[in-house]
Amino acid sequence: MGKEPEDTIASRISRELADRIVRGELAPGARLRQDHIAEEFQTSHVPVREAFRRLEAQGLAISEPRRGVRVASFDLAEVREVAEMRAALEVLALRHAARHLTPAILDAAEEATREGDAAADVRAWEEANRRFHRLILTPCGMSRLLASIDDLHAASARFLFSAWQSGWEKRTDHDHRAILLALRQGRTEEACGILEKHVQWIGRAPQGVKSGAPREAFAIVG
Amino acid sequence: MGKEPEDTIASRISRELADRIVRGELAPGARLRQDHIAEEFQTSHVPVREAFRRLEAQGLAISEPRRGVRVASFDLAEVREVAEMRAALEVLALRHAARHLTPAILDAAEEATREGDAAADVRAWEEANRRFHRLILTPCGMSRLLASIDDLHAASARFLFSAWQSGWEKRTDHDHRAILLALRQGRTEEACGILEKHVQWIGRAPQGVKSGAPREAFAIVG
DNA sequence: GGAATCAAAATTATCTATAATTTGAAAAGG
DNA sequence: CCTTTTCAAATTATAGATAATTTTGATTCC
Repeated sequence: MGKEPEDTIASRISRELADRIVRGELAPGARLRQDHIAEEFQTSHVPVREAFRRLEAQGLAISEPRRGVRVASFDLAEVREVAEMRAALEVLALRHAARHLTPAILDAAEEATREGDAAADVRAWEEANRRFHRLILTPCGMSRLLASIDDLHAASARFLFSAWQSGWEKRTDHDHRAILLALRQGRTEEACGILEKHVQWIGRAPQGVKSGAPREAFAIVG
Repeated sequence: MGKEPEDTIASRISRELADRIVRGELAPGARLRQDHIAEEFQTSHVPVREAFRRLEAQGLAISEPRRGVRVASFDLAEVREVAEMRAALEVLALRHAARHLTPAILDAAEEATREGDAAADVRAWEEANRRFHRLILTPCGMSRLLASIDDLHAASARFLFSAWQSGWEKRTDHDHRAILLALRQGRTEEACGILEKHVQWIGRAPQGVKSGAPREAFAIVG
């Protein structure tokens, strides 16, 4: 204990910046200035530039050749795009994971659902939701597929936070329970069907907050 | 004319290395040494490291924290994984692209198919095949989805080249023609169904070449 | 003869410095 | 008063240099 080895500085910066972008601390369009970030992380800008390439590949940042890097912006069309990609890929993953799902895994997923229902804020709900999806999909054992899904989850979470950053209402996740029930009874295709619709359910934010521009306020909720 | 602006050195290096990996010039597991590559491209190693991050995100290279970067290796399981991901995502793209397909686009796609049938070697065939898929999918207008599909195509091409690097037999692509026919008649779902199976068709390489290890020799052919 | 050890060489990861480009604002001109 | 031009400050992109880690290869020991 004491000091975490933290494999490489670039990866640490990339993770931290990704978190900030997803949480909305860094607004869409905001410039990411390498020298400032380098100073904050007590490094030079070389690792920072490497982190930028990672964020670019994740779709969280956009780099214009000699003009710097900005936080990627998004619109309703992209929210839908991400939702549909998730639907397609998560269904694929679940189809392969189904045969490897154990009662223990399904119990853990049920527990994650309970935690989501009891979540006090968006942040906690998102964490529980992501854990649910990870739990039932990871057993597919397809690393490339899982990595893609993770990136899409990050994008989803970004949209989610941007819509619900102020208000948040508790609710019970019936879809998750229906999916688990179907999986427990070995009805894989039915579970896939529910998952496919569940991920594409797009919610409308309660109301436009006092943020000046009446930005589109939609978000994936699955 | 004269000198290409070539946006950034890092992107040029990344493209060139990706090409070499896909073509099989750089074997799986081969080490990518930043100083050597920097010297070859007449630059320092900073842009080289940025290019590495890009290749890593594409799944073409693997970086181990203080041990350098290697060309990613792959096995039959990953070939299948990539094929299934392509099937899922290309079908999604085609579903959205269908309404925007014009006769002109379909004619161009038919021309690409003809060129593929007439191709003298794997390389030419792969180029024509990729053009076909791009032509009918691009009109979906979903940039994130198209970028993912492009990366998967690169992986597919890598497997393809690795299997057919020596022998290559001409053949007629009936699937492409059936897809175009269905699209021309407005039967989108049927076109999607054919595309889904087409992309997942996995061929067996003619014979293991004299390459020492009897590596698995399979490849996607679609 | 083969495994373990240790030092030299190669290589990675990072930092500091330099060149080139862009941005933004002030000044000049219509 | 608005547009265009000019110039300085800020920022990006790359180069060169340094520290630290891993490989490699020869040598010794069993």
